Amino acid sequence: MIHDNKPQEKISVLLVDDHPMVQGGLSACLAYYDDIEVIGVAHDGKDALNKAKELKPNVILMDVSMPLMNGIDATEIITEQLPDTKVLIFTMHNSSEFVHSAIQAGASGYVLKDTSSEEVYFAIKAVTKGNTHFSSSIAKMLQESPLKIENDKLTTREQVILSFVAQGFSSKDIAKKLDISFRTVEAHRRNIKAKLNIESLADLVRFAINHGLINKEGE
Amino acid sequence: MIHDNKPQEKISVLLVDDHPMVQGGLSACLAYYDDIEVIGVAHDGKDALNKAKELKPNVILMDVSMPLMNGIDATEIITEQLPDTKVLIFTMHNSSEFVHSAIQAGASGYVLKDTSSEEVYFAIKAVTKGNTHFSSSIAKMLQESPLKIENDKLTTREQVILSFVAQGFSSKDIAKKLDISFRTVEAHRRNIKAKLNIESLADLVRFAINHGLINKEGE
DNA sequence: TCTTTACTAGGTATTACTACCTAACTATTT
DNA sequence: AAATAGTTAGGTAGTAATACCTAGTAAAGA
Repeated sequence: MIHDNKPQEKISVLLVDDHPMVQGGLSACLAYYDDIEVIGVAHDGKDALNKAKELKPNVILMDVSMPLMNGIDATEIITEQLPDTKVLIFTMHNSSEFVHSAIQAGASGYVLKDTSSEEVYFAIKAVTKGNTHFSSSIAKMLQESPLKIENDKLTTREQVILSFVAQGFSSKDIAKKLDISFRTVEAHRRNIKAKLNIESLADLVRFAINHGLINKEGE
Repeated sequence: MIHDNKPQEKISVLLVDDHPMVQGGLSACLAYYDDIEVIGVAHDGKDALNKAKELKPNVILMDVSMPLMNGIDATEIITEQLPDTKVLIFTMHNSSEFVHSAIQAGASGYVLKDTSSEEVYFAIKAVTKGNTHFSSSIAKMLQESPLKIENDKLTTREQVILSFVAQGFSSKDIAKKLDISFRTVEAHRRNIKAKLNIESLADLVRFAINHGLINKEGE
């Protein structure tokens, strides 16, 4: 076992978040650590892409919900074009679909916004070394349902139906919109509920909101 | 016009937020300003009450959704017991009901979490002088519907019913829970929909989420 | 080729919700 | 004392959603 004790270079970090408050707070928190340097900030996915190519940071702290391009899509492009740059998702969304999408996109870790700055620091250190880091609740989620979610995922058609349902349209309305029989719509509703193990319409609406099919205002 | 140019005492601030990240970021941002000093932090409403009495800060930056006691209730008690302490609500919720509740509870201002640290600074300065400060979108909301919301507000009973409805319970279930006839529950549902001008159950669920009656996970 | 999956659609019956209506009791306000 | 608002509850009828069932077609994969 050889220890590498030479004075380490600072870990360069790019912050990507559209909320100035979060950005400011985060860079202030990270300024406390000598071995980390925030070398840039970006306000959306497109911006992140440009800054990442220009600055080639070691780690990108990436928010998910942003204007122009979301963090997952940006992560996918960045991890493909810049394999040496690690992406650490930093968000308040803790739904399993987001987590799975992030992993699929090549993220090295997933940290929730309500964790301590110490954990963010350790997560940055971990992914820099090529390891992964997931917040405890996320790790637990991955343990509990590593493949179940994948298998039970909704088809594209079902997602369309569900988004209409969650927007308040009746089966008849949806049938007209999609030009199919309302019996078909009802069949899809049954399948969706069975797949998600959900019984009430209210739970469907919350599922749709929590998984990004609609936003809180109703798409 | 007399200018008061003596070296001002620092404005003492108490931060109340259950997210360590927000707390850390905020105190780091405010540390930049010489005339502001964060003299304490609290993690929930109860904690805020104790710290406020002990530290008697000039300004309290108060989050709304917290464990044990929410920010609105804490604000009501604090503004009553400590009239010299100004409360500035600091939250991501921008629903008109929250804003009205906050004003009712005696808050001097309402700042959204996605604003810049400069605005938070100016808001703190403003409320210290006895003025008020509302984020631009909040101010616009207050202009547009100063009284409409008050008139259309749901009664406590209706809010209880709505929260159950949004959690996915049927009228029968709710009737059993509250030990009333399910016809009464249905009557309440009719009144709620009429008041809110809402037709679908899905819209009711989203309203409940957006107005804090339930959270996205379903209370 | 056979199987599976997704999407489609219908039959029948039950349950849940909604739209109208009326109306009693209580507490508060004018 | 009268009016108002909130909570309670029922009648009747219609619409929407759900729970069972079967079943065809098209596309992808073994």
